[in-house]
Amino acid sequence: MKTTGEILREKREKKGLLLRHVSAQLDIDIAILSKIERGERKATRDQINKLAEILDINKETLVIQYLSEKILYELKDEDLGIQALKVAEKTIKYGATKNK
Amino acid sequence: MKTTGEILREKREKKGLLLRHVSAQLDIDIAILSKIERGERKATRDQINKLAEILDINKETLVIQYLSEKILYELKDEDLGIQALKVAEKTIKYGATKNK
DNA sequence: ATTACCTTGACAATAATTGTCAAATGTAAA
DNA sequence: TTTACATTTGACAATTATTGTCAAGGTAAT
Repeated sequence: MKTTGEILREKREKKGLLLRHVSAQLDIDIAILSKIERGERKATRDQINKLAEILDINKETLVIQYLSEKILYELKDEDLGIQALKVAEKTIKYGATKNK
Repeated sequence: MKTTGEILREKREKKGLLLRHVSAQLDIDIAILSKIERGERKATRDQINKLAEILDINKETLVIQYLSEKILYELKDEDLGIQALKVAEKTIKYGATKNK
């Protein structure tokens, strides 16, 4: 599966846009976008929304990939990651509404 | 399934320990432990380790619950949470080693 | 060599998390 | 009821993590 960064870079290039074009729209420095595309930094949730629009990427696909990377980042040093994911999945399926 | 906070409080009370006994061992203020037990704050990863020891709780169980809550917290406002979890799961099962 | 684009790394700004403290609340015994 | 103790609450301070800027350095085409 393609990483968020790969998706972004591919689409940007396919559209013939330069880092400066896109980063201007995001209102951030070129450097950050470069890092995001190469996976050296994570985008913010907001930037993901904007990028989907700017680059005309299917939002669901992009968000799912982005979120899954965020999760994996949380678990990167954990042995029990898979088990935790499964528990989380069950909880989200059932319980859904449990906050006071 | 019991929350991390519930596990901690139940075990502490079963052992007849007071907040101040346990928080002293964690080297934090009573207030934080109180909040952790009631789910108002998250414990740090370190505190979870120490708490498992202090309260004699099965570490795996506690850590899995703790991590799954952390994940769910990340996804709390997301519609695509479940999908993201599934992608994350697949990635962790396969890819495992993909960092440069 | 000059220009255009991208990358890299040191560091600053900002935001989120974790903590302290003191006052409020609850609770039970005297 | 008042005292004593445990816990809760909320305002705020300290710390840590994230996000950003900037300037210097690469690369390739001209």
